[in-house]
Formats: sequence, C-alpha cells, structure tokens
Amino acid sequence: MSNFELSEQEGIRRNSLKRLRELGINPYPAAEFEVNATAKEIKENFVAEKKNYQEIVFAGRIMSFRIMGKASFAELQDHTGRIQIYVNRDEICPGEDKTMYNEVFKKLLDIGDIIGVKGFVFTTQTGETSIHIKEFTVLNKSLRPLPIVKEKDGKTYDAFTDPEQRYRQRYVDLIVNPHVKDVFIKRTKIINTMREMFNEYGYFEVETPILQPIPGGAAARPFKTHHNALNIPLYMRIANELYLKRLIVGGFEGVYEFAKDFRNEGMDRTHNPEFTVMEIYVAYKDYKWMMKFTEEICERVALALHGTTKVQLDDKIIDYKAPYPRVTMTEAIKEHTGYDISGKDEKELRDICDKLGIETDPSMGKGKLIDEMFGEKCEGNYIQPTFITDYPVEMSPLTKKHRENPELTERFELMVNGKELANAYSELNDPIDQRERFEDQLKLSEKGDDEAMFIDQDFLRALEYGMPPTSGMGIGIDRLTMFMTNSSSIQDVLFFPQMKPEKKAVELTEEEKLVQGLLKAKSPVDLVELKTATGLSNKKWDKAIKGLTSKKVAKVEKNDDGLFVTLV
RNA sequence: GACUCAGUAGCUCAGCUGGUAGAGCACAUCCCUUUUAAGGAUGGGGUCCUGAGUUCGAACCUCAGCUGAGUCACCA
Repeated sequence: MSNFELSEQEGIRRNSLKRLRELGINPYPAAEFEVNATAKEIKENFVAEKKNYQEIVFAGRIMSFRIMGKASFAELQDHTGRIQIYVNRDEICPGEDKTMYNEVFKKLLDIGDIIGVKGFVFTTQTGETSIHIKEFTVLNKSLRPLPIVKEKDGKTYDAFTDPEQRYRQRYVDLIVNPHVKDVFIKRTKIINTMREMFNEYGYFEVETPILQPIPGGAAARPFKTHHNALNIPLYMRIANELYLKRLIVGGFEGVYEFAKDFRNEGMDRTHNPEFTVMEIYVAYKDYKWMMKFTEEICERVALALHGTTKVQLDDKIIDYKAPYPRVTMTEAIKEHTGYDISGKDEKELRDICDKLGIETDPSMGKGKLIDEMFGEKCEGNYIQPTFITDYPVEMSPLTKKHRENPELTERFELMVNGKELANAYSELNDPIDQRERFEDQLKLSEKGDDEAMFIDQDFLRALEYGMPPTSGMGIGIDRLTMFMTNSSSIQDVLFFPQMKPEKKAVELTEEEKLVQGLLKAKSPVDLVELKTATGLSNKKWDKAIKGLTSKKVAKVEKNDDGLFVTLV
C-alpha cells in the first residue's frame, strides 16, 4: 500500500513504529513472554491474597490511556478481561534518562498496542485493583486505530455496532465487544458438553468425507466442484447421514460427528451456506429412545451454560427440563387447522391447502403438501420444546415406516421457539424399501423438485449386507447456539459468516489520469488553462481535480495571479 | 428474488426550502503528582458509497449500480 492512502492516524502509528526502532526497541520481538497472572484472577483474588500478587508478569492489549504529567493510567486487556495499570515516570526511568516514559510510553504507544508488564498489584484511592508497573516491554505495535468503546453505569458510548464491519472484521469485534466472545465461548461449551455426554455413553466420534460423489442424506441443493486428477465432479456434503450409517453396517454401535455441511441456497438471518450439524447414530435403538436421549442433551447443555434449564430467548423463557410433550403431526395439524389429514389422498390434501389459503403447485406430492400445512399453520406455535412425531412417508425417504401405520414414518423433529432444532428417525434398514423410496424421489425430481435425493447405489449395497435397527438424530449446532445464547441471527454465532467480497478500492479514474498526464507536461499550470485543456465537463473536471488533490497527486494553490495546479 | 431502510472523519452520529460539511470520542502539540466513558488549552483530519442526470450550483432532488440491515418469498 502506498503511503498517501494512509489516514493521518495510520501515518502517525507508522512513524511511531520507526521511532521505536531508532530507539533500539523491537516492536515485534520474537522471544517468549511468560505471564504469571490474568486480569480475571487478579481482580477476583487480590483482595483476599495480597501476598501472592507482589511480583506479577502480565501481558495484554492497551485499551485506554489516561496520561498525566509524571504518572499515567492505562487499561490492558488479556483473554480474561481488562485490568488497569499505573505507571510512574521515575519508577519506569530511575536514572536521568526519561525516554522510556516521556517518549516511549506517552507518545509512541497507542491504544491497540500489546505490551508486557512487570510489577505488583495494589488498590488505587478510588478502589480499583491495578498493577503498579516497574517495567514494560513492547510486544506488538498496532498500525490501525481501534474503535474505542466506552462504558459507564451500564451506558455504552461510541459502540462498534455496524453489522457489516463487525462480521467482516470479526477480530476487531472480538477485541472491542467483550459480549461477542462470550457467545463463542458458549458455543464451544455446547459442543464440549455434547461430546462428553456421547463419550460417556461409549459412542465413537468419527470423520466422514466432505467431498462426496453423490450428495445424500438430505433434500437440498449442493455445491458442486471438480477433482482434477480423477476428472470427476464432486459435491460438498449436504449431510453425513449415509456415511455414518455405513459405519453402523460396518459394526460400530454408536457413531457421531460434528460436521460442517454446505447448502447452495438462500442466505438470511437463520441460514449460512456452511453450517454445523451434529449427527449421531446408535444401533439397536428406536426413535422413542432417541427422544429421551435428545431431551438429555438439551437439558445438560442448558445446565452447563446457565446452571438452570430455563433459558431466556427474546422475551420468552424456554425451559429445557425434560420430558417434552410428544405430538403427532396429524394431531398438530388437526389442532391448529381443524382438518384431519389421516387417510387423505393427494387431491383431498390439495383441497384442504386451498381452503387454508396455502399456495400449492403441481410438483408437490402428498408429503410436501402436509409439510406445507404444518410449516404454515402449526410450526410457529411450538415455543417450548416439543417433539412432533410420525411424519408422512413421502417426506422421509430414509426413515423406517411406522410400526402401526405404513402411511407414516418413525420420525420426530424437536421444535423450539417455532423452529426445528433436531430431526431424528428410526433409520430405514430394509434395502428393498430403501431402493423404492429413492426411486420415488427420482420421480419427484422428474416432476420438478430440484431438491429430491439422488440414488446412492453404494449405500444401498451397504444396506443389503445388513444394518442393525438403528436410530439416528441430527441437531443444528448453529441454531442450538442461537437458542442458548439468545442470538437472533446466525451471523452472531459464526465467527466468519459468509459475506459478499469487499469491493476493491478504485485507483485513479480515467479523468484523473487525463489531468495527471497534462500536469506532467506542464506544472504548475493555471487552473482555468488546465481545465480547458482537458475538455471535461464542469462536473467531471470537478471530480477529477478533487480526486487528485485528495490523493495528494496534485495541489491547488492560490496566489495574486490566480489559481494554480501543481503536480506533487 | 421482491419490498423497506441505511451508507457523511478512525468510531458514534448531526447536517434546515439544494448554496461544496459539523459535534463528541479518537489523533497531534503543550500544561497537569493515584485518574474512572470525560483534567485543561490549541490544532490537524473528509472520494459526504459509486456513476449518470436535473441545476448557475448537489451530501441533499431523479435514475442506475454497489454494500449492508430488516420484512417476505424460496429452503431442512
């Protein structure tokens, strides 16, 4: 980057960097800097154990400065929080040379720099636990000014809030908005809690392919890519279900994976093109067992995060205390629309949709019609955790038919706050039935459903060797995190949500280049003469000359003879 | 994909019926001995998102575009 593009503050910081080097201070030292305390533990423990904090070594980023004559205060932030430091000139610089304080500390350091300090902990007159420092070490010179967020009495000033900047520059967001970090700490805690529970049960964490020749296990549009050496198309996985079931065939009795899935679909507040799903498959279990297991997951996660099963979400309290109500899809539709869908054919279902004011199109089969009814009229009503069970067979091509009614499947979704949180089945292990279901999907695809599933011959081959009765469940980690951290947008629970690329900064425009060319021939030159020579319209001339002056390419000066333009 | 709103200094935001920009913080210079978003004084800093149009004149009006947010549509 050339120098004239730097803002004033960036220029000043680069000059400070240069000056530090001139003083023999390495602004980017290589050596280990071993700390022996964190901001959090000092603030929590100092008052009770004063003796333990007489020789501490601490490192952090400078977040505020209060410089006075011979004494200054600053706040340092480490991964646990912030703590104040007190700096006294004559202690930092015991001899005659006061450079370390007067120049280095007061002038060359900026908010955003990272320093290490040695000293002792004390309490100021105003009662703030602080580090009285004896020496400091520059660990990193920051070249960009940080947005400064201030807070007093719970009121925040100058908050860094622009969502675009927060998501694009998450590193800045994390530095200045401490609550952002909390969300991600909770996200990891959710995953750890689940992993611990599954391991306790003796289940086995595995990894399965992300690049797949046939994207299976869900109804969604995949991302397509290409493998050069094999010269074949490959797809990014939309689910890991079919691979995990192959492992059950292979003899594992409980497998799970925290998986990144990819779907080439719309983006909004609740959808990111890549997202995390936990899928688990357990042999010799059914979907009824899985409901209890899912309840235990939710309960344990809520307790691990909040110490209670009651979790705030918007203006509601969601209680994850088990057990949750079980409502069949037929009951749910009956309750919220008044129509009984049991035993109805496609035409009758379409008529009901019409009466309910639900739009349909000819590509929709029975399953899709029922799904629409549920999605439009029922889903939103289930705020507290509720299992919706026994989905129509057309909607669930990988699910075992219901033991009592072949029109239905042994499937449940866990609804929370009107949204799907988890999805589970008694897995279909009848290879002949599975092949027929895939063929039905193919028919849907021919009818125009671009999300219908492909036939995975290898998966069918695996089932033909025999898979024990198995129950599987998938849970959206992003959505669970949103629920557990009261976040209204998926972007708030992803470190780096997908964004459109940033636009490149434009260089000189055509008009500016024209003016620059004329200036190279003659400079300084009378402004009116130059303008006439360009032949530009008033507006274009104005833009061009302002552009050049702002980029410090040209300069306009006024003297007694008039206005003159000079090439810089 | 449709509609609504927004884009002005490093950050948060003003900016009147159209007359080429302001504040606070941040930054710089100077003064100041344990201060609490904020000591005092002075000063510098701008592609008003981009382009075109209307106009004597556009941050402001019109059109197109870019980016983001929200609502809806699509969608496990």
